[in-house]
Amino acid sequence: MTVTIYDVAREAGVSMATVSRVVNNNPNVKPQTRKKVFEAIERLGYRPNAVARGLASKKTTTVGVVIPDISNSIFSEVARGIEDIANMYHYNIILCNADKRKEKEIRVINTLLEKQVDGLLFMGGTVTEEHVQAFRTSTVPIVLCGTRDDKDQFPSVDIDHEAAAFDAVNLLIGQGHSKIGMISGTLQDPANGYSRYQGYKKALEQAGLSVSEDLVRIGNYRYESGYDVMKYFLQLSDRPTAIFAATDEMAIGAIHAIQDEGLRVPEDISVISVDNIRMASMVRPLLTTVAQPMYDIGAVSMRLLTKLMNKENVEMSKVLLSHEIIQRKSVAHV
Amino acid sequence: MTVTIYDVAREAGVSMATVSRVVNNNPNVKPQTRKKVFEAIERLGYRPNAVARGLASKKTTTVGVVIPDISNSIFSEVARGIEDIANMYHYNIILCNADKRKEKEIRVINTLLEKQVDGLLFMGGTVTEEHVQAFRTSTVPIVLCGTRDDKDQFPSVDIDHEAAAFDAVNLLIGQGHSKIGMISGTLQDPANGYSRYQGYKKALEQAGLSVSEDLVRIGNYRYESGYDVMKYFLQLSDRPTAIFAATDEMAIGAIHAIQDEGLRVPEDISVISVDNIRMASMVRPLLTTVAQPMYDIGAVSMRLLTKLMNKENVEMSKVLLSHEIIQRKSVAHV
DNA sequence: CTGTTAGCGCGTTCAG
DNA sequence: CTGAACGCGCTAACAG
Repeated sequence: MTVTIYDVAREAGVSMATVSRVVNNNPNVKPQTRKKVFEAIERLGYRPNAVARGLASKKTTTVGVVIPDISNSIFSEVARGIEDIANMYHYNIILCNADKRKEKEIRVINTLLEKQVDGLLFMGGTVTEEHVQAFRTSTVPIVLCGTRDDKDQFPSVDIDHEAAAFDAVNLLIGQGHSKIGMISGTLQDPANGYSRYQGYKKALEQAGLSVSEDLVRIGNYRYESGYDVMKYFLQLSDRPTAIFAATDEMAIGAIHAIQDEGLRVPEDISVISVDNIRMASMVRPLLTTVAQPMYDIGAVSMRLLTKLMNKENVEMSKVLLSHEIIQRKSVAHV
Repeated sequence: MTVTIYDVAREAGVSMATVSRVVNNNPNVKPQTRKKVFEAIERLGYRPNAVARGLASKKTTTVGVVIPDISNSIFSEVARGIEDIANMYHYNIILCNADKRKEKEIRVINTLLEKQVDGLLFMGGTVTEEHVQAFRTSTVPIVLCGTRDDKDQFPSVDIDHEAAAFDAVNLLIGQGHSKIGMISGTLQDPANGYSRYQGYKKALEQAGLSVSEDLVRIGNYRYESGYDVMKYFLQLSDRPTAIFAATDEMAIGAIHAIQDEGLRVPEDISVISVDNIRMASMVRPLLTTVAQPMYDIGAVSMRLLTKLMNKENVEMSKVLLSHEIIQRKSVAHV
């Protein structure tokens, strides 16, 4: 049924070692022999068995990528960066979605490891103690991509979320706003949640503004929660004149809540956030936001992983990429 | 370095066959022995090697999914359906992005096949002769998911794109519109392009309306092209009162083009499309659209694939799922 | 430049 | 209920 390297060898009148050589582009084969082998391969429709190859060589030339939520466009942009670099170094990548559920993340990490990937990229998500446990059992390198572990034990590529949030809020302050509400992610999440909240607080404090508990509400990163939280802010007697949302999606939800109330952005209320997903330039008004270099996060982490897999020693295994304010149309002077 | 089934056997004082049995849940093991083995596994931190297992058993319990464009939210919704069913049947799925490029699709199909997946799901994308060639070389079942090949040679799960488009345009006609522009995908694409265009034409013809070449323009499915095409329509002296876009993204682009021009949707111009992506309910006005059951497309095609992999004989290997008009706020009476 | 020979880690008969 | 032995398809020395 399935044609093996052995069949090809017989068909071409050479040994299987020779076939293996031509399949693997080993230069030590006479052009003529090479040609014979290729013809036999063609004739038989031979397709190398990557599983057998993986077992014999103890390398699969594939890296596993765990993606916390495939429907989140941030991750697809990061994935794009990962892919491009992976292809460049001739690695296949296999994406595994974890559906935002921790147990599934752990499970996926383990299957990937069982499948003998040569390296692992862990995207997004919070890194808990259980994750660390799973990572520890790995014999192949792992890099965190768009996240970090709190003890910084693992190689990682990310932005400085606190600084990004700080810059966003600071821009609001620069525009004269002093009553700034925040739509935060869960404070349990060190990156998108806690750090961005810290940045918010720090900006206010540095400007001598008070931070009021009433003005920060927790969302779940999604549009709907941004919408709902904004509705809450709007019915406050002393409502904010500007909103900092932890993610673009929540910011867009907030904008629509404001508009649905008959108010205008940015004339009545300014909105800013961080991420710069594609949708940020697909709304009215165009969303002002702090861009994280998603493609680069993916690309740099994949590059780092190739070095690690290659056992090169890397000087910087924890890299922070820089962010950038994208001024569009959702922020105005108070 | 790596601990094998053999190490576990020695540690537990049994043979490797026994270890294999407990790992694979074979009932023919005395509970006591089973316990010993589990303890040894625990102690040694043994992790089964899926590659070796795959070679020995000739099954990998994984199915490959080629996803044409990871940044397109339609596909992520379909993937979700695939995953749920795959998990239910204890298959792992590995996603491979093809970046909307045909050669990459072919390449990815081949790597997946080399990796000895037990089945293949081909999502979206046009099925060309080259695809058919690649599929033919496969010894494992393949199902097309959200697309079909023109000769209907392969099992597939999709909606009736022509009927969906027909219904959308018909709704416009029912609202009194007679000058209906279409923002189409490329007519080369049998599903989202050609079929949806045919549905548009058929609806007009059935209503006794003339179809004018000036009123159909080709976009590339994305927001920007919807925006640009709409700009073109707007400067027409005799501009349309309603727009049918082949995808939600283009429809949203069109809406913004209209609004940027100082006009209103739906009061001045109505807009409808087909897909019902998440973003359709994240714009103002909310987008009226024909929903394709994306989750179900994924789920049903995965279910079909499991049957095929299991060599059950299936009666219906080409299934068409039904669509549904979602009336929201972007269509009004003329 | 080419062939021979061992495994890679595991599932699976077949005996016992 | 358990163990011995073979082989899955291929790579990697080692000879020649």
